[in-house]
Order: sequence, then C-alpha cells, then structure tokens
Amino acid sequence: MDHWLIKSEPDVFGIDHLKKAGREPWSGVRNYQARNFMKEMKIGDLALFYHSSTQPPGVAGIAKVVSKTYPDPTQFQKKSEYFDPKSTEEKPRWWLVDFEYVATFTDLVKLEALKADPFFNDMIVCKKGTRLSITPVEAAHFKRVCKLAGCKI
DNA sequence: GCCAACGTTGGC
DNA sequence: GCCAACGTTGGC
Repeated sequence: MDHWLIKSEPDVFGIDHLKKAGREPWSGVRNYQARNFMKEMKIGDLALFYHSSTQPPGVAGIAKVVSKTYPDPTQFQKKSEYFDPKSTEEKPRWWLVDFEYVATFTDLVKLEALKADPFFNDMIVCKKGTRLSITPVEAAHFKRVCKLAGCKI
C-alpha cells in the first residue's frame, strides 16, 4: 500500500465536505506531475488530507482511494471551469480517483509543526516552493503524522 | 528548442 | 496583499 498527500482549500472543499459527501471524485487536477501520481494510486491507498491557503495550513485528516484511475469527466464539460478543449474522450488528458472519508483529526497537524520536526525534513510538503497538489508520502511520515494527531489507523 | 512573459499556487 | 517558486505558453 502506498501513501499520499492531497491538498485542498477548506473554503472550497475541506475534510468536512468529504465527510458529508462520504466519497468524492478528485476532479480538477490540471498538473501533469500531480496527475501522474494519481495514476499510480491503487484502491486501498491512504492519503493525508491537507488544508492549504488557510490559516493555519496543515493536515486535517485521512482519506482512502476507493476507485481505479478513470478519466476526469469535467475535462469534457464545456461549462466546467475544468473544461479542456484539447482533451478527447478517445485520448483523455486528465485522470482521477475517488476518495472516501476515513477520519478527521481532533487537532490539525500544522505545517508549522511538521517543519519544526527534523523527522519530516524530506517530506515534500515541507519543502520550500512546492506547489504540487498531490505528492507521495513515506509510510513512516504518514504514521508519524497520525501519531501526532492521536489518530489510530 | 530556447526563453521571456505570463499565470498560478500558497505560505507568510 | 506580497512575492518566491514554479509551470505553461507562444514567438522566434
């Protein structure tokens, strides 16, 4: 099983939205690197749900991959803000998976806390200038974040 | 294929 | 609101 970190702005779609929805297609990723990581995801993989562009930023909970990778339907929808005229149904450019709600952390594991701990030095989200919305996470890092949150997975 | 200009992300 | 760090676009 692999581990990941997925970023989302809580004002747009946060962990509470996922909890309410139960399950959500992770549409709208329009970055090739992030897309490639999503293509590597397998059913059962776990992801840290990270809140970005908020005060304070940090990991808010856990989500689980519950579908295989399939074409992002919003790329074909003309009215969607994610519409991509260069994409075709025969050769879709953008792919996604569905995430299922797993848990909300009682206390947000702040980015500040991750940066303060040398154990997380290699974690991509801690590095300067990383805007990637989907990143792989080492199992040890994943476990430690859960531990900091007092969350047993 | 280079690279300047532009747009976006996201912490601060 | 600022701006660093990217990614993308398009002229050449």
